[in-house]
Parts: sequence; structure tokens; C-alpha cells
Amino acid sequence: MSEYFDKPPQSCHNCQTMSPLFCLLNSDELKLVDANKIHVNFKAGETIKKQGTFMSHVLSVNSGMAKLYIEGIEGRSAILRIVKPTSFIGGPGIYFDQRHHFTITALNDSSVCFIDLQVFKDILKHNSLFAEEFLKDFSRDVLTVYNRLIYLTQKQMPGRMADALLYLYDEIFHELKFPMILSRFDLGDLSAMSHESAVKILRDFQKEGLVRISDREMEILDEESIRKISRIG
Amino acid sequence: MSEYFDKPPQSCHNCQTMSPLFCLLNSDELKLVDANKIHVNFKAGETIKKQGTFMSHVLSVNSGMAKLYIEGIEGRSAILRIVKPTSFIGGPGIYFDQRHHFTITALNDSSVCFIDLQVFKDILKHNSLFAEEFLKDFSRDVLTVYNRLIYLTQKQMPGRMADALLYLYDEIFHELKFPMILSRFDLGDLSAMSHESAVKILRDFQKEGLVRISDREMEILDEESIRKISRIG
DNA sequence: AATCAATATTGAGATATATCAATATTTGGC
DNA sequence: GCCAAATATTGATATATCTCAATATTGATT
Repeated sequence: MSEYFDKPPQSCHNCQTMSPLFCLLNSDELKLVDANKIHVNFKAGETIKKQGTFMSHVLSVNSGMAKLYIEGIEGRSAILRIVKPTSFIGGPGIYFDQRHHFTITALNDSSVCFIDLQVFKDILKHNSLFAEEFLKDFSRDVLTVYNRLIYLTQKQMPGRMADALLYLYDEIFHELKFPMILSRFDLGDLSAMSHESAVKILRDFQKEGLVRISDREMEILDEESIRKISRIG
Repeated sequence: MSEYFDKPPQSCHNCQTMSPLFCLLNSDELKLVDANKIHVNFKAGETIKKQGTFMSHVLSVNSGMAKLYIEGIEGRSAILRIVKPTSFIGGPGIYFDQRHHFTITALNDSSVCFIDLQVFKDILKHNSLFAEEFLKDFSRDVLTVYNRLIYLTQKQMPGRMADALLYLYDEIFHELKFPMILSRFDLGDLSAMSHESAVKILRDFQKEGLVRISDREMEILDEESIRKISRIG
């Protein structure tokens, strides 16, 4: 009995947390998705999808935050982006090799729908508006990676950390004060530096009054200066 | 009557240098492409497409090599890939914002077809086999960028240079001895280091007998060692 | 409340890498 | 073939960054 029935599997038709992409489906298509989806809850820290595994489904995150990262060399990771509700997660594996090319880990308790990949592809083939929007989404993600490639290879640590903070502000929380869901290790993985360096840079920012870090909260106090540090690298 | 008529504009139907993607078009679609394409020759060093400009066309490189790079911070560039014939070039701008997100410069004399973007999109919408192949192509490119992101941020210079050389061998020339079409600046941009560092690393490789560099030619002498350097970073 | 494990912090030292400046070499244009 | 400009090379030096090791703090579990 327990958890299994706490949240009765609801139909996609009256789902309040559907990712915007799926709003473009008509009733029949939604029914198809409904019949071929699996809904799973994850606890903070759990792995939602593991890099390298077969891509049997695409994902839609209904609630909770997650980090999406590439597992690189000798255990090091590069966080590509933070996933917030409600968003679709596909990736280059859909059309290339049907594998996941990143790992997704829940940062807090999350609720995720897994939609059968073949069903997803079939719908995409027949609904061109949906296809266009999917491609737009995918392309936006690609541009984020372009951007990350540039700033991670061409800026030094303070600039990279500033970019990481601005990313959290601009793209994820839209508030200068936000809950610090990322560990120092995570911040290092997001800005391509060791976690010790992440600590030191943040300490410097704090000393100069640019940010305030208290228990599980981060506040950008001097946005202009942070943006300047981002700019001058 | 000069260059204009040296190479009479040939029809796409009997084009011998069509990129593989376009081989999936039927006769009518090819006719449409034919009627809405422009063919241009470039000299070595010329800019084929400039980052930031409006994407009115997609490209197909018929002959010649080119470098495709992102213009980053303070004039620094990151080469994403080397373009060889015959290949299609689109990019994330097609579906996101109709802009070019990289610059393409001819490395030697090149011949390029520009295909009207709207025509391309229309065909894509109606030919699902073509669409699938396009997506596969695009996804492969994205994975290349993923890969580059990891190796540029997680390996040190010798590993990055080894990867650059192996990229040229594995993906572009398929021969251990190949023409050195890239300058030291370019090699630096391909492996995220200053051109002076590129020179020094190559000198070290040469001293240890791993490669041979002579006028405009590069030869990988000890592939195993180069692969090992790539692996251990 | 006590304990253990994970995370965070710090500073010292080692290392990787960029920058600068000087010189050499190559290349394209005349 | 000569010249100017671009490219390549080199070594010295400055700087950025990582690694290591030690300590502190926090969080989860009992």
C-alpha cells in the first residue's frame, strides 16, 4: 500500500505539471503518451538517468530540481545544466544512437515521467508544430553548451564562477536570493574548477561584499560587479 | 569572360559533390533545391559565413576544407570542427533564431552551395527520412561538442594536443601523414591553448619522435604513444 | 546527545599555462 | 627575386590553478 498509491497515476489530460512542449499535442496524441508513460518519484541524490544506458524513454520533469552532467575523465563531471520543473529532457541520443549522453541526478525530491521513445518519435513525425518546438528546445540546449564551451575555456576562475552564479540567477531562479541547492563540488563541476578553488573564489566574492552565503542560501548583493567579473573573465 | 563561367552552374541532379544528406531527396525536392540555391567559390582565407549574421541559407560544401569556429572572448576563437567535402552545415540557428552561431573560414579554395533556408525547412517537414538523417547529423555534431567540452576542460595541454592530432587523423584525413592545413594559431584554437604553447607541445612531441613535421605536412609516427597521451590527459 | 561520514575550509607548495619580448622563418604581392 | 607582413619559434618570467594535507563544520543515523 504505502507510497505506491499516494499519488495516483493521473492522466496526462489533466496534468498540471506537463512540460510546455507537450502542450502542443492534440487529444489523441496525448492519449498515446498517457498509455505509454511511466511516472516515478525520486529522492534527493538519486540517479534519474545514467550516462551510457539505452534510451528507452524521454523524460519530463514534473517537480523537483536535478543536475544534468557529463561524466568525463577520471571521475570528474561537467554539469551541463540544472533542470527545473517543468521541462523536457531528450538529448542527442534520440536520433544518434539511442543512448543517454549525460547523467541526471535529483537535487531534491523529484517527480519524473518517462515517455516511450518510439511513441515520442512517432508523434514527432506526424505533428510538425511539435517537431518544430522540439527542435527549438534542442537547439537552445545546444547553444547553452556552445556558450559553456567558450566561457569554460576562455575565462579564468572568477569569471567562470560569476557566470555560474549568473546562470542560477538568470536562468533558474530569477531572484537574486536563491536556495543553494548545489554543493561546492557541484559549483566546481559547473565552472570547471576544483571544489577547493570554488570555495576560495566564493570566499573572495563574499569578502568583497559581492555575495552573501548563509546556510543553504546564496544572495547576489552586487549584481553589477558580478556581471563585470563575468565580462572581464 | 573570367571566372564567372569557368564552372557553369550545374544542376543538382547530376552533381557529383552533393553532401550525403541531400541524396535522400526525390527528384521534385531536388528540383526545388536546384531552383533555390546559389553556388559560390571561395579562396583560401575567405570567410564563408560570419557568426551573428542572419541565416538565410544552409550550406553544402562541395570541395575544399574549412574551419568552423566560435568567436569567443576578446578575439579568441574555439574551433568546433574542420569541415571537409562533401558535407552539410546547418547549426542550432536553423530552429532557434535563424542566426549563424559560428564563423566558417575557407582553409583552401572551396566551392559551396547555399540552399534557401525556407525551402530546406519545407522539404524537411515533408520528407521524414530526410528529417531523420538531418537530426542524426545534427546530433552527431552536438556529441562532438560534448566531447570537446570534456577534453578541453579536463585534460592538460599534451592531452589536448594529442586529441587535436587524433581528430585530424581519425575524422578528417584517415591517414597518419596528412597536409598541415592548420596554422599554429589554429591548432591552439582547436585545443584551447595559446599558439606559443601549441608550438612548444608539438616541439616536445617531435623531440620524442612521436610526430614528424615538415613543410606543410604532419605525420603521426607513434600512434600508440599519442593515444596514450590522449588517454592520460 | 553522540557518532560517523560527507562536505567545507584553509594555507602551503607544486605545477601548468599564459604572457611578453626578441628573433627566425615563411609567404604573398610586386 | 625582393620586401613587407604574417607566422613560427624560443626562453624568461609571471600568474593561475591544482593538489595535498590538515582541520572544521554540517547532516544523518542511532
